[in-house]
Amino acid sequence: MTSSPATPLGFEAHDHAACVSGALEAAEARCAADGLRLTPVRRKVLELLLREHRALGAYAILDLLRDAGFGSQPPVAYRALDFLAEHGFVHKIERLNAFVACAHPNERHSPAFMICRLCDAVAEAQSGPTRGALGAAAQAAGFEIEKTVLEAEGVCPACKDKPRV
Amino acid sequence: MTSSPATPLGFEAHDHAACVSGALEAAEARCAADGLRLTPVRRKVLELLLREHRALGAYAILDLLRDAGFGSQPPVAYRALDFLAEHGFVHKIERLNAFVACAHPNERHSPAFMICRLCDAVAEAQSGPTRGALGAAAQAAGFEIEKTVLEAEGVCPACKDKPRV
DNA sequence: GTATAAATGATATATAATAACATGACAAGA
DNA sequence: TCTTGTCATGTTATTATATATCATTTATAC
Repeated sequence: MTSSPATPLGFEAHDHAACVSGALEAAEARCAADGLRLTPVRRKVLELLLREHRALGAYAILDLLRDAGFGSQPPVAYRALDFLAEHGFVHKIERLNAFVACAHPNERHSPAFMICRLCDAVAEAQSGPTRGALGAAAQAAGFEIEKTVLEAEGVCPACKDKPRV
Repeated sequence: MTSSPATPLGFEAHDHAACVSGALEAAEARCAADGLRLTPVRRKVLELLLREHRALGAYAILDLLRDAGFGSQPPVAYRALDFLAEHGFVHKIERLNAFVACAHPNERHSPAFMICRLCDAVAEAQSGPTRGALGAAAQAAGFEIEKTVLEAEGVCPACKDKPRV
Protein backbone atom coordinates (compact mmCIF):
# COMPACT_ATOMS: atom_id res chain seq x y z
CA MET A 1 0.00 0.00 0.00
CA THR A 2 3.03 2.23 0.35
CA SER A 3 3.26 2.87 -3.36
CA SER A 4 -0.48 3.38 -3.76
CA PRO A 5 -1.12 0.44 -6.10
CA ALA A 6 -3.51 1.08 -8.94
CA THR A 7 -5.39 -2.08 -8.02
CA PRO A 8 -7.29 -2.51 -4.77
CA LEU A 9 -5.39 -5.45 -3.29
CA GLY A 10 -7.07 -7.72 -5.73
CA PHE A 11 -5.81 -10.71 -7.63
CA GLU A 12 -2.92 -8.95 -9.34
CA ALA A 13 0.73 -9.54 -8.61
CA HIS A 14 2.34 -6.91 -6.45
CA ASP A 15 5.23 -6.32 -4.09
CA HIS A 16 3.69 -8.21 -1.26
CA ALA A 17 6.40 -7.68 1.35
CA ALA A 18 6.08 -3.94 0.90
CA CYS A 19 2.30 -4.25 0.88
CA VAL A 20 2.36 -6.06 4.23
CA SER A 21 4.82 -3.82 6.01
CA GLY A 22 3.19 -0.74 4.60
CA ALA A 23 -0.23 -1.80 5.80
CA LEU A 24 1.16 -2.59 9.24
CA GLU A 25 2.78 0.80 9.48
CA ALA A 26 -0.43 2.45 8.38
CA ALA A 27 -2.34 0.51 11.02
CA GLU A 28 0.11 1.53 13.71
CA ALA A 29 -0.13 5.15 12.66
CA ARG A 30 -3.88 5.05 12.66
CA CYS A 31 -4.04 3.41 16.10
CA ALA A 32 -1.63 5.94 17.52
CA ALA A 33 -3.73 8.73 16.07
CA ASP A 34 -7.01 7.33 17.36
CA GLY A 35 -5.81 6.14 20.74
CA LEU A 36 -6.25 2.47 19.88
CA ARG A 37 -3.90 -0.20 21.17
CA LEU A 38 -2.41 -2.37 18.50
CA THR A 39 -1.10 -4.93 20.96
CA PRO A 40 1.28 -7.74 19.96
CA VAL A 41 -1.48 -10.32 19.39
CA ARG A 42 -3.60 -7.91 17.41
CA ARG A 43 -0.64 -6.82 15.34
CA LYS A 44 0.34 -10.41 14.73
CA VAL A 45 -3.14 -11.40 13.59
CA LEU A 46 -3.24 -8.46 11.21
CA GLU A 47 0.21 -9.35 9.92
CA LEU A 48 -0.80 -12.96 9.35
CA LEU A 49 -3.88 -11.94 7.42
CA LEU A 50 -1.95 -9.45 5.34
CA ARG A 51 0.76 -11.99 4.66
CA GLU A 52 -1.58 -14.78 3.66
CA HIS A 53 -3.69 -12.44 1.63
CA ARG A 54 -6.65 -14.74 1.69
CA ALA A 55 -9.49 -15.70 3.96
CA LEU A 56 -8.36 -17.53 7.08
CA GLY A 57 -10.63 -19.19 9.60
CA ALA A 58 -10.23 -18.29 13.25
CA TYR A 59 -8.70 -21.67 13.98
CA ALA A 60 -6.19 -21.43 11.18
CA ILE A 61 -5.17 -18.09 12.64
CA LEU A 62 -4.98 -19.74 16.02
CA ASP A 63 -2.56 -22.33 14.67
CA LEU A 64 -0.34 -19.62 13.24
CA LEU A 65 -0.49 -17.75 16.52
CA ARG A 66 0.63 -20.83 18.37
CA ASP A 67 3.54 -21.24 15.96
CA ALA A 68 4.45 -17.65 16.70
CA GLY A 69 4.46 -18.25 20.43
CA PHE A 70 1.14 -16.67 21.33
CA GLY A 71 -1.73 -18.16 23.25
CA SER A 72 -3.77 -20.64 21.27
CA GLN A 73 -7.17 -20.76 22.89
CA PRO A 74 -10.09 -19.59 20.74
CA PRO A 75 -10.77 -16.35 22.62
CA VAL A 76 -7.25 -15.17 21.84
CA ALA A 77 -7.99 -15.15 18.13
CA TYR A 78 -11.59 -14.01 18.38
CA ARG A 79 -10.73 -11.06 20.61
CA ALA A 80 -8.03 -9.86 18.26
CA LEU A 81 -10.33 -10.35 15.29
CA ASP A 82 -13.15 -8.49 17.01
CA PHE A 83 -10.87 -5.55 17.64
CA LEU A 84 -9.50 -5.52 14.11
CA ALA A 85 -12.94 -5.88 12.54
CA GLU A 86 -14.49 -3.24 14.78
CA HIS A 87 -11.92 -0.72 13.63
CA GLY A 88 -11.96 -1.71 10.00
CA PHE A 89 -8.58 -3.43 9.70
CA VAL A 90 -10.10 -6.76 8.75
CA HIS A 91 -13.42 -7.98 7.42
CA LYS A 92 -15.33 -11.13 8.07
CA ILE A 93 -16.30 -13.17 5.04
CA GLU A 94 -19.66 -14.60 6.08
CA ARG A 95 -19.76 -17.10 3.29
CA LEU A 96 -16.56 -18.74 4.56
CA ASN A 97 -16.76 -17.98 8.26
CA ALA A 98 -13.32 -16.54 7.76
CA PHE A 99 -11.43 -13.29 7.95
CA VAL A 100 -9.41 -11.20 5.56
CA ALA A 101 -7.30 -8.05 5.89
CA CYS A 102 -8.99 -4.91 4.67
CA ALA A 103 -7.68 -3.61 1.37
CA HIS A 104 -8.30 0.01 2.18
CA PRO A 105 -8.73 0.85 5.80
CA ASN A 106 -8.97 4.50 6.83
CA GLU A 107 -11.75 4.95 4.29
CA ARG A 108 -15.32 4.50 5.44
CA HIS A 109 -16.66 1.86 3.14
CA SER A 110 -19.20 -0.84 2.65
CA PRO A 111 -17.06 -3.57 1.15
CA ALA A 112 -17.88 -6.13 -1.53
CA PHE A 113 -15.84 -9.27 -2.00
CA MET A 114 -14.85 -11.62 -4.77
CA ILE A 115 -13.94 -15.01 -3.36
CA CYS A 116 -12.11 -17.64 -5.39
CA ARG A 117 -13.59 -21.01 -4.55
CA LEU A 118 -10.41 -22.76 -5.69
CA CYS A 119 -7.66 -20.91 -3.85
CA ASP A 120 -9.65 -18.83 -1.34
CA ALA A 121 -8.05 -15.63 -2.56
CA VAL A 122 -10.25 -12.68 -1.72
CA ALA A 123 -10.38 -9.36 -3.54
CA GLU A 124 -12.16 -6.43 -2.04
CA ALA A 125 -14.08 -3.99 -4.16
CA GLN A 126 -15.86 -0.85 -3.17
CA SER A 127 -19.62 -1.00 -3.14
CA GLY A 128 -21.97 1.93 -3.11
CA PRO A 129 -23.67 2.83 0.18
CA THR A 130 -26.81 0.86 -0.66
CA ARG A 131 -27.31 -1.03 -3.85
CA GLY A 132 -29.86 -0.38 -6.53
CA ALA A 133 -32.46 -3.15 -6.56
CA LEU A 134 -32.12 -3.97 -2.90
CA GLY A 135 -32.22 -0.33 -1.89
CA ALA A 136 -35.44 0.14 -3.80
CA ALA A 137 -36.99 -2.97 -2.27
CA ALA A 138 -35.99 -1.85 1.21
CA GLN A 139 -37.50 1.56 0.66
CA ALA A 140 -40.71 0.04 -0.64
CA ALA A 141 -40.95 -2.35 2.30
CA GLY A 142 -40.05 0.25 4.91
CA PHE A 143 -36.97 -1.69 5.91
CA GLU A 144 -34.12 0.31 7.38
CA ILE A 145 -30.78 -1.03 6.17
CA GLU A 146 -27.95 -0.72 8.67
CA LYS A 147 -25.32 -2.95 7.13
CA THR A 148 -24.95 -5.00 3.99
CA VAL A 149 -22.98 -8.11 3.13
CA LEU A 150 -22.07 -8.51 -0.52
CA GLU A 151 -19.97 -11.48 -1.48
CA ALA A 152 -19.43 -13.01 -4.90
CA GLU A 153 -18.07 -16.51 -5.23
CA GLY A 154 -16.35 -17.67 -8.40
CA VAL A 155 -12.98 -18.28 -9.98
CA CYS A 156 -10.11 -15.81 -9.91
CA PRO A 157 -8.02 -15.05 -13.00
CA ALA A 158 -5.03 -17.06 -11.76
CA CYS A 159 -7.06 -20.22 -11.19
CA LYS A 160 -8.91 -19.77 -14.45
CA ASP A 161 -5.60 -19.76 -16.31
CA LYS A 162 -4.39 -23.01 -14.77
CA PRO A 163 -7.43 -25.26 -14.49
CA ARG A 164 -5.34 -28.16 -13.17
CA VAL A 165 -2.76 -27.45 -10.55
CA MET B 1 -48.47 -17.84 -3.13
CA THR B 2 -51.68 -19.21 -4.57
CA SER B 3 -53.26 -15.84 -5.03
CA SER B 4 -50.11 -14.29 -6.49
CA PRO B 5 -49.54 -11.76 -3.75
CA ALA B 6 -48.48 -8.33 -4.84
CA THR B 7 -45.67 -8.47 -2.29
CA PRO B 8 -42.84 -10.97 -2.43
CA LEU B 9 -43.29 -12.78 0.87
CA GLY B 10 -41.93 -9.79 2.67
CA PHE B 11 -42.86 -8.23 5.97
CA GLU B 12 -46.50 -7.68 5.12
CA ALA B 13 -49.42 -9.55 6.59
CA HIS B 14 -50.93 -12.23 4.37
CA ASP B 15 -52.97 -15.43 4.41
CA HIS B 16 -50.20 -17.55 5.74
CA ALA B 17 -51.95 -20.92 5.78
CA ALA B 18 -52.75 -20.56 2.11
CA CYS B 19 -49.25 -19.31 1.47
CA VAL B 20 -47.75 -22.43 3.07
CA SER B 21 -49.98 -24.99 1.46
CA GLY B 22 -49.73 -23.25 -1.86
CA ALA B 23 -45.98 -23.22 -1.76
CA LEU B 24 -45.90 -26.89 -0.81
CA GLU B 25 -48.18 -27.78 -3.70
CA ALA B 26 -46.04 -25.75 -6.04
CA ALA B 27 -42.94 -27.53 -4.79
CA GLU B 28 -44.54 -30.90 -5.30
CA ALA B 29 -45.59 -29.98 -8.80
CA ARG B 30 -42.17 -28.73 -9.65
CA CYS B 31 -40.48 -31.85 -8.28
CA ALA B 32 -42.84 -34.08 -10.20
CA ALA B 33 -42.14 -32.12 -13.35
CA ASP B 34 -38.36 -32.19 -12.91
CA GLY B 35 -38.01 -35.74 -11.65
CA LEU B 36 -36.97 -34.63 -8.17
CA ARG B 37 -37.96 -36.53 -5.08
CA LEU B 38 -39.66 -34.46 -2.43
CA THR B 39 -39.36 -37.13 0.24
CA PRO B 40 -41.12 -36.86 3.61
CA VAL B 41 -38.14 -35.32 5.43
CA ARG B 42 -37.51 -32.82 2.68
CA ARG B 43 -41.15 -31.89 2.49
CA LYS B 44 -41.33 -31.52 6.25
CA VAL B 45 -38.30 -29.25 6.36
CA LEU B 46 -39.74 -27.08 3.62
CA GLU B 47 -43.06 -26.98 5.42
CA LEU B 48 -41.40 -25.98 8.69
CA LEU B 49 -39.51 -23.17 7.02
CA LEU B 50 -42.60 -21.95 5.21
CA ARG B 51 -44.63 -22.11 8.37
CA GLU B 52 -42.12 -20.27 10.53
CA HIS B 53 -41.50 -17.73 7.82
CA ARG B 54 -38.16 -16.73 9.27
CA ALA B 55 -34.61 -17.91 9.34
CA LEU B 56 -34.12 -21.13 11.27
CA GLY B 57 -30.79 -22.71 12.17
CA ALA B 58 -30.19 -26.31 11.22
CA TYR B 59 -30.42 -27.41 14.83
CA ALA B 60 -33.69 -25.60 15.39
CA ILE B 61 -35.02 -27.44 12.36
CA LEU B 62 -33.64 -30.63 13.81
CA ASP B 63 -35.61 -30.07 17.02
CA LEU B 64 -38.79 -29.54 15.04
CA LEU B 65 -38.08 -32.66 13.02
CA ARG B 66 -37.67 -34.67 16.20
CA ASP B 67 -41.00 -33.34 17.45
CA ALA B 68 -42.53 -34.47 14.18
CA GLY B 69 -41.14 -37.97 14.59
CA PHE B 70 -38.26 -37.78 12.14
CA GLY B 71 -34.62 -38.60 12.76
CA SER B 72 -32.79 -35.99 14.74
CA GLN B 73 -29.14 -36.39 13.86
CA PRO B 74 -27.52 -33.42 12.12
CA PRO B 75 -27.14 -35.05 8.70
CA VAL B 76 -30.90 -35.51 8.50
CA ALA B 77 -31.43 -31.77 8.50
CA TYR B 78 -28.37 -30.87 6.46
CA ARG B 79 -29.17 -33.34 3.71
CA ALA B 80 -32.70 -32.07 3.38
CA LEU B 81 -31.48 -28.49 3.41
CA ASP B 82 -28.84 -29.26 0.81
CA PHE B 83 -31.45 -30.72 -1.48
CA LEU B 84 -33.86 -27.85 -0.97
CA ALA B 85 -31.17 -25.22 -1.44
CA GLU B 86 -29.71 -26.90 -4.49
CA HIS B 87 -33.07 -26.79 -6.20
CA GLY B 88 -33.97 -23.31 -5.05
CA PHE B 89 -36.70 -24.09 -2.53
CA VAL B 90 -34.77 -22.58 0.34
CA HIS B 91 -31.85 -20.20 0.72
CA LYS B 92 -29.10 -20.09 3.24
CA ILE B 93 -28.66 -16.82 5.09
CA GLU B 94 -24.90 -16.73 5.54
CA ARG B 95 -25.01 -13.92 8.01
CA LEU B 96 -27.12 -16.01 10.38
CA ASN B 97 -25.97 -19.50 9.52
CA ALA B 98 -29.62 -20.19 9.00
CA PHE B 99 -32.13 -21.11 6.34
CA VAL B 100 -35.28 -19.60 4.96
CA ALA B 101 -37.91 -20.75 2.47
CA CYS B 102 -37.61 -19.18 -0.95
CA ALA B 103 -40.19 -16.53 -1.72
CA HIS B 104 -40.33 -17.27 -5.41
CA PRO B 105 -39.02 -20.62 -6.49
CA ASN B 106 -39.45 -21.66 -10.11
CA GLU B 107 -37.83 -18.41 -11.19
CA ARG B 108 -34.08 -18.40 -11.74
CA HIS B 109 -32.90 -15.70 -9.47
CA SER B 110 -30.02 -14.36 -7.51
CA PRO B 111 -31.71 -13.44 -4.27
CA ALA B 112 -31.11 -10.53 -1.94
CA PHE B 113 -32.26 -10.51 1.66
CA MET B 114 -33.36 -8.04 4.27
CA ILE B 115 -32.83 -9.42 7.74
CA CYS B 116 -34.39 -7.86 10.80
CA ARG B 117 -31.87 -8.00 13.61
CA LEU B 118 -34.63 -7.74 16.20
CA CYS B 119 -37.08 -10.43 15.16
CA ASP B 120 -35.05 -12.39 12.59
CA ALA B 121 -37.74 -11.92 9.98
CA VAL B 122 -36.31 -12.28 6.50
CA ALA B 123 -37.67 -10.73 3.33
CA GLU B 124 -36.41 -11.77 -0.04
CA ALA B 125 -36.00 -9.30 -2.86
CA GLN B 126 -34.98 -9.89 -6.41
CA SER B 127 -31.53 -8.79 -7.35
CA GLY B 128 -30.19 -8.36 -10.85
CA PRO B 129 -28.00 -11.14 -12.26
CA THR B 130 -24.78 -9.36 -11.30
CA ARG B 131 -24.73 -6.08 -9.53
CA GLY B 132 -23.39 -2.79 -10.75
CA ALA B 133 -20.21 -1.84 -8.91
CA LEU B 134 -19.24 -5.40 -8.11
CA GLY B 135 -19.94 -6.57 -11.64
CA ALA B 136 -17.68 -3.89 -13.02
CA ALA B 137 -14.92 -4.72 -10.56
CA ALA B 138 -15.18 -8.40 -11.41
CA GLN B 139 -14.98 -7.70 -15.11
CA ALA B 140 -11.97 -5.47 -14.63
CA ALA B 141 -10.21 -8.06 -12.48
CA GLY B 142 -11.05 -10.99 -14.74
CA PHE B 143 -13.00 -12.64 -11.96
CA GLU B 144 -15.77 -14.99 -13.02
CA ILE B 145 -18.77 -14.66 -10.72
CA GLU B 146 -20.72 -17.86 -10.20
CA LYS B 147 -22.88 -16.94 -7.26
CA THR B 148 -23.50 -13.89 -5.14
CA VAL B 149 -24.60 -13.39 -1.58
CA LEU B 150 -26.35 -10.14 -0.86
CA GLU B 151 -27.73 -9.64 2.61
CA ALA B 152 -28.83 -6.45 4.30
CA GLU B 153 -29.22 -6.32 8.04
CA GLY B 154 -31.45 -3.75 9.68
CA VAL B 155 -34.84 -3.21 11.24
CA CYS B 156 -38.10 -4.30 9.69
CA PRO B 157 -41.18 -2.05 9.61
CA ALA B 158 -42.97 -3.98 12.35
CA CYS B 159 -40.08 -3.69 14.80
CA LYS B 160 -39.51 -0.07 13.89
CA ASP B 161 -43.12 0.72 14.84
CA LYS B 162 -42.86 -0.85 18.28
CA PRO B 163 -39.38 -0.05 19.58
CA ARG B 164 -40.11 -1.74 22.94
CA VAL B 165 -41.90 -5.05 22.91
C1' DG C 1 -36.57 -59.53 -10.76
C1' DT C 2 -32.36 -57.82 -10.53
C1' DA C 3 -28.99 -54.09 -10.87
C1' DT C 4 -28.13 -49.44 -10.00
C1' DA C 5 -28.50 -45.21 -8.00
C1' DA C 6 -30.51 -42.39 -4.48
C1' DA C 7 -31.82 -41.67 0.08
C1' DT C 8 -31.64 -42.64 4.97
C1' DG C 9 -29.79 -44.32 9.59
C1' DA C 10 -26.25 -43.99 12.74
C1' DT C 11 -21.85 -42.89 14.84
C1' DA C 12 -18.19 -40.01 15.21
C1' DT C 13 -15.75 -35.96 14.61
C1' DA C 14 -14.43 -31.50 12.81
C1' DT C 15 -14.98 -26.60 12.87
C1' DA C 16 -16.78 -22.14 14.63
C1' DA C 17 -18.01 -19.23 18.43
C1' DT C 18 -18.99 -17.78 23.14
C1' DA C 19 -19.50 -17.89 28.39
C1' DA C 20 -17.42 -17.21 32.53
C1' DC C 21 -13.99 -16.15 35.64
C1' DA C 22 -9.17 -15.28 37.06
C1' DT C 23 -4.95 -12.68 36.26
C1' DG C 24 -1.92 -9.08 34.66
C1' DA C 25 -0.56 -4.26 32.91
C1' DC C 26 -1.09 0.31 33.31
C1' DA C 27 -2.74 5.00 34.05
C1' DA C 28 -5.35 8.56 36.98
C1' DG C 29 -6.14 10.38 41.10
C1' DA C 30 -6.27 10.24 46.52
C1' DT D 1 2.65 4.98 47.31
C1' DC D 2 -1.51 3.12 47.24
C1' DT D 3 -5.72 2.25 45.43
C1' DT D 4 -8.96 2.01 42.03
C1' DG D 5 -10.70 1.56 37.40
C1' DT D 6 -10.10 0.02 32.81
C1' DC D 7 -8.47 -2.67 29.33
C1' DA D 8 -6.27 -6.72 27.79
C1' DT D 9 -4.96 -11.47 28.33
C1' DG D 10 -4.95 -16.42 30.19
C1' DT D 11 -7.59 -20.42 30.85
C1' DT D 12 -11.26 -23.76 31.14
C1' DA D 13 -15.46 -25.22 29.62
C1' DT D 14 -19.35 -25.30 26.80
C1' DT D 15 -22.46 -24.35 22.98
C1' DA D 16 -23.39 -24.05 18.12
C1' DT D 17 -22.64 -25.28 13.35
C1' DA D 18 -21.24 -28.61 9.90
C1' DT D 19 -19.17 -32.73 7.69
C1' DA D 20 -17.07 -37.54 7.08
C1' DT D 21 -17.91 -42.21 6.88
C1' DC D 22 -20.02 -46.49 6.42
C1' DA D 23 -23.96 -49.56 6.67
C1' DT D 24 -28.70 -50.16 5.25
C1' DT D 25 -32.80 -49.36 2.93
C1' DT D 26 -35.73 -47.67 -0.77
C1' DA D 27 -36.85 -46.26 -5.30
C1' DT D 28 -36.19 -46.44 -10.24
C1' DA D 29 -34.34 -48.29 -14.56
C1' DC D 30 -33.48 -52.01 -17.25
